[in-house]
Amino acid sequence: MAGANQGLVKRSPVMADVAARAGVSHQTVSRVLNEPSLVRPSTRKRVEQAIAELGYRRNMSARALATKRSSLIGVVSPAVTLFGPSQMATAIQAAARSSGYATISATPEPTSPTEVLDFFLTLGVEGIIVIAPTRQTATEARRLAGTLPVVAVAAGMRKVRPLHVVAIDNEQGARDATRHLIDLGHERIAHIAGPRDWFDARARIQGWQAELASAGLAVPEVTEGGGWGAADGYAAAQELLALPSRPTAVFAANDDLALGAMRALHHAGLRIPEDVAVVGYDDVANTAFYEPPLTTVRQPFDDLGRHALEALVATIEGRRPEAELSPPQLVVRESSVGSAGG
Amino acid sequence: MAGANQGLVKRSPVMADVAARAGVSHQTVSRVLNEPSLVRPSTRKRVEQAIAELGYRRNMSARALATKRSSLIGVVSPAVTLFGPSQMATAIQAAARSSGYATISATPEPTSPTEVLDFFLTLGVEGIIVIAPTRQTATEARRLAGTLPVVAVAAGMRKVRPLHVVAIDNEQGARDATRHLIDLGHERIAHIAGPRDWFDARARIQGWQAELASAGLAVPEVTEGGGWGAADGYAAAQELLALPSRPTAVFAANDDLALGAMRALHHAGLRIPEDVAVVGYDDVANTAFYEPPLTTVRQPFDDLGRHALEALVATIEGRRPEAELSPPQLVVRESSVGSAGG
DNA sequence: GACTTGAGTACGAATATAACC
DNA sequence: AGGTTATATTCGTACTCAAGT
Repeated sequence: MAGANQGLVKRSPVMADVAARAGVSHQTVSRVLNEPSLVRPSTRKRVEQAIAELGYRRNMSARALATKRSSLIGVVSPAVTLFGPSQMATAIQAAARSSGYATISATPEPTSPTEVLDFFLTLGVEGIIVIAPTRQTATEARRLAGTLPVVAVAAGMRKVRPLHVVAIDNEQGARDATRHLIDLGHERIAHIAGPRDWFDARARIQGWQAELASAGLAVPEVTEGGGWGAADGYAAAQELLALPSRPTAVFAANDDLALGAMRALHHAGLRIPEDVAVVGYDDVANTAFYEPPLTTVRQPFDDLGRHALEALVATIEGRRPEAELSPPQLVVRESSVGSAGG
Repeated sequence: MAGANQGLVKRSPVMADVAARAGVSHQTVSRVLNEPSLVRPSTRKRVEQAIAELGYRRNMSARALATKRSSLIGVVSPAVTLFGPSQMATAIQAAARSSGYATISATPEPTSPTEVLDFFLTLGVEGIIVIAPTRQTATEARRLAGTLPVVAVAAGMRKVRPLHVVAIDNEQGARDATRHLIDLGHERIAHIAGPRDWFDARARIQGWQAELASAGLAVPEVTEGGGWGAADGYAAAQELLALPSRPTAVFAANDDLALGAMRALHHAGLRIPEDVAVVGYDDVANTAFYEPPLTTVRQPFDDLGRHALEALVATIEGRRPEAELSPPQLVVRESSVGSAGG
């Protein structure tokens, strides 16, 4: 009786239906789907045709139940509609799909990290990617790592087993940006930092400091507005302007901060880059159309997302993932060099 | 033997384990989880305690298999990292979770819409939300609607059963923006439009035209750059500047276009808003820090996302969803009224 | 004996039906 | 009876093992 069409409602076809139509057992159908090489070509053809004719599709729930593999991956990322995290989420998703996984995203913020984990575990995810910008999030990621495969995306975090960490080299990006300003002849280069509890913010501070030091320049205090937004950059720039010896260049920890800073500079009647050069970080959309176009550091978020997924899949499949660190890339525009290109 | 801990590997506990520990049958455990009112309080307590002690968690795959309900919802959205779609996706996700659903997002772009549908159907999603900015996408959404519950987010699309459509009233937003400029005394108000195949672009054109007409003003030709980016806005603005009688105000179909247009105006040595007033659309992050801060129209994407999800859940549960149309809101800044406020 | 195919059962939760106090 | 609990079966796929060529 199994598989027989016994009602009026047309249910979606199951293996047994395909088997009946092809004149084989459901087991053979299963084999055609999973190990086609074990089935005689002529039989396989018949089964494949039956599948096509019926529009048969595997039932993932049943499959997951039998294999204990859900093909689901959880992605935890901060709720902030920030450029980096959202770019990454997209990249991870695309990479996952082409690897046969579906991603479920969730933010810990309306509720709690524990609640998110619970949500994921109930769904039966095979692994989790945690976009962990702060130490707190990273610590939670580490806690999970004992339970199931976890990959953290966290710049500047120590890579301690069993947690695998993927990151962009923020320190290098910051050094590149700072070097660029030094090469232009600047000697008083300020830094507008992001929130200190973010790895990215700290790494960029360190890169800036390191490059200044290696050039024999004085390392001023870090300025910060408290957040990553343009309003914070505006406030930070105002502080800088009140300083006894005003900097001739500002390296902002992201493009939004830079945007706010540029506005503050304009308000103060200063020209960019003639009076103060500005460099941002991220290369978000439209930075080329800021006033003036913003020199910034592009981050390979797509790469990073792919790497994160690859590392997670490797962990799930029991392989040992390789450490990955993608290089950022300086994009020079007018906010640092002027329209004449120098 | 069922439920007995017979191996060395500690598997996650199943219902039978909970039942054994609580001294009841698995059926009672199931009832405690699904219809607690049918279980005597004392028994329920024991079961709940056993659940807590074992850290038991329901297996969604098994549950989905038995109930034919996956608790999964598919979200199709264009790959573009555009403000609207990504905001919506986030809102939908949050709303879904609080309704007990998980969302799986996918973009049709690397592959095909059919492929995405296949992906979703194989996963067993209970319904799909299609963010359909163009007629083509909307048509595909309509095709699906016969197969399973579908809600489309599409501005300006006819609401024909069985497809339920949710949207923001773009025409009203455009009218508000245009009205604002008319009230400021402008008589030559140009419009920089988005790609014509987008519903949103068309609705904004219509709103602009309608408001001009109702004010007895001439309706000029629409200008467009071909896309939604700042570069397109820049190009479109250059066209406007070459016109015999230059407009005194520009209403751009989104903030990026406005940003590009403002840059073109600056390049031409024009002041904003004294020479040309500019209004955008979307109120993306940081528009308050543009040069000058941009007057724009805020869209309630969160609301829209929630509405879309609510409509889909209603459809899934067999209820009849209500039509929803959220109002946009004009945000006045200096790009139209100047720093003095008028 | 290599190659194919089939029968039977496990996976974990839900539920209809029957049994219990 | 009336409120609770137990037994048996179902969902659709995968996989072990055995049987057929």
